[in-house]
Amino acid sequence: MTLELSVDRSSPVPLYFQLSQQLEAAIEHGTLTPGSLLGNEIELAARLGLSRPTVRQAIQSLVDKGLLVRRRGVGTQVVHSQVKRPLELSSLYDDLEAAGQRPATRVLVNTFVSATAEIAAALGVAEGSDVHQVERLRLAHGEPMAYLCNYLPPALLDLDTAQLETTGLYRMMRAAGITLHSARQTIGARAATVDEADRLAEQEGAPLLTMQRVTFDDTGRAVEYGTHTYRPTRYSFEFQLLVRP
Amino acid sequence: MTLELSVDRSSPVPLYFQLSQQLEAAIEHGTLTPGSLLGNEIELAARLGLSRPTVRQAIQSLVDKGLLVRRRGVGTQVVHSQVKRPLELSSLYDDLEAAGQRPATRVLVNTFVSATAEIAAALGVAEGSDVHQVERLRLAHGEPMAYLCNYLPPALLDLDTAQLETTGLYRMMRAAGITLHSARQTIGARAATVDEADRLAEQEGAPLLTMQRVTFDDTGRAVEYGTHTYRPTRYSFEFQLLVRP
DNA sequence: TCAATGCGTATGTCCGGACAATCTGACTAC
DNA sequence: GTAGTCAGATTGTCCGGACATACGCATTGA
Repeated sequence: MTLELSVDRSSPVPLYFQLSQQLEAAIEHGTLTPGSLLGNEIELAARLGLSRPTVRQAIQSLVDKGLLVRRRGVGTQVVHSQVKRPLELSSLYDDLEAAGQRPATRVLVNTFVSATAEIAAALGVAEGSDVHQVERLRLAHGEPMAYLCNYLPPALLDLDTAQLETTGLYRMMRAAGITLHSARQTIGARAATVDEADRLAEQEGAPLLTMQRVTFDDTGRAVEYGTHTYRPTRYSFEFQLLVRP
Repeated sequence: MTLELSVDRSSPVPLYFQLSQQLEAAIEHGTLTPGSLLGNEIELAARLGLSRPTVRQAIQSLVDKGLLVRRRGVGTQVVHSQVKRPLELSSLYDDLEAAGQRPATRVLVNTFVSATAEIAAALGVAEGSDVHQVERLRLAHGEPMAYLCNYLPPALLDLDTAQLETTGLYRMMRAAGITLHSARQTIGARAATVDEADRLAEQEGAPLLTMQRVTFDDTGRAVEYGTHTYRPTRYSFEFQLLVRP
């Protein structure tokens, strides 16, 4: 099996990136079968007319993604499949859309409120200062799936209600030039209150899946604090995670 | 502010690792304050008597950890704190111990069973073949916190009951020379059945937090399949996650 | 006053080479 | 036959340099 690889030096795309993409595609496509050796780096570099550091950089990025495993003295192997993708900081909207679920959003509240101590602590603003509040109901197949309550620092973003109904919050932030960096999440469960049950078409006392999240941009600012409740019969958190070596 | 950095060339510890550890310690300790610039790589390399690639490798590892942010034309900045540590593939036992909770384990079942279709699919073994089954009750402060049901491929590990009561399953696997690589997890919630309620000292119908996990080693083998239920009043999943750039 | 331009600075990418550490497998000695 | 030893293969670490690219700021121009 030959595995055709080539790079375009006239392209503005970095060489290591071109290579890693081709390797990833070959793994995805099954051309590179799980467990098979990738061939040594030096020979691979020579074959492509690249230097070894460049090839290493390409391979390293796939190792970080969990697709490849390196063993000193042995070689680089394709991981025995099962790997889909590591946990990403994704929005529920994107997740649903990617799963072909046709998400819909109903904006219940889109206003400013005075920050409580809890909100102020999460967003790093002064208690009592004005913050955006957005309450949304997320539906899939016409059925309520989650109730999302979010708070944002003021003047960070234009929160157009119409736009909120057709896309996700994260997508709007990215479009506004905000570089998301990290988030702190807590996932738990509790019994539904009367109000929660009403909103999600559940019964009082029914188990709900809860998630709280504070998201930070790359300057360290908190850009969003959210309290979400999900119907566990309709949604669960599913993800892959890698062991940090 | 000077920030003393030095490397020991006689040490077997890689130079880039020595440097990244010192930088991480300085960030942790507050010597490097959030938002401050790290100083350019070339000058830093010259000051330490290292090459730029080595310095870059050290910095890159901290960028991957989410502690630093690089900006072309600007420099490398310390992220505005809040970052603790990304989601790790950790065992409940280690988590509790790290939190100073003094975990205790009661092994309820430690035997072999015939693999059901579900177990066989998760572990990648033949349906009906023998697999290890371990059922444990995890306690903290004498109160039941979680009920753990795990299945393992046979002949992978010696599952000593006494050892299971004093340590975690992951620690035993690592000690047995198994290199954990990745895991696929699902977190959800549901109402407790009579049996579950009984085991966890809850009431029937009480909300429970559930987690299913399949863990793989670096050869791609499934090494563990687990179905866990947690008392949401006693435990929730808390973690930090980074945006893949 | 405000926008466009240019320059310095810092990271991003890439090269070619060198030696060390580790694993596998074959060979050798007992 | 078994265990220890050695050689080859492959990745890990490190060096020194070169040019490209993007950002911020000061200068310049309308």
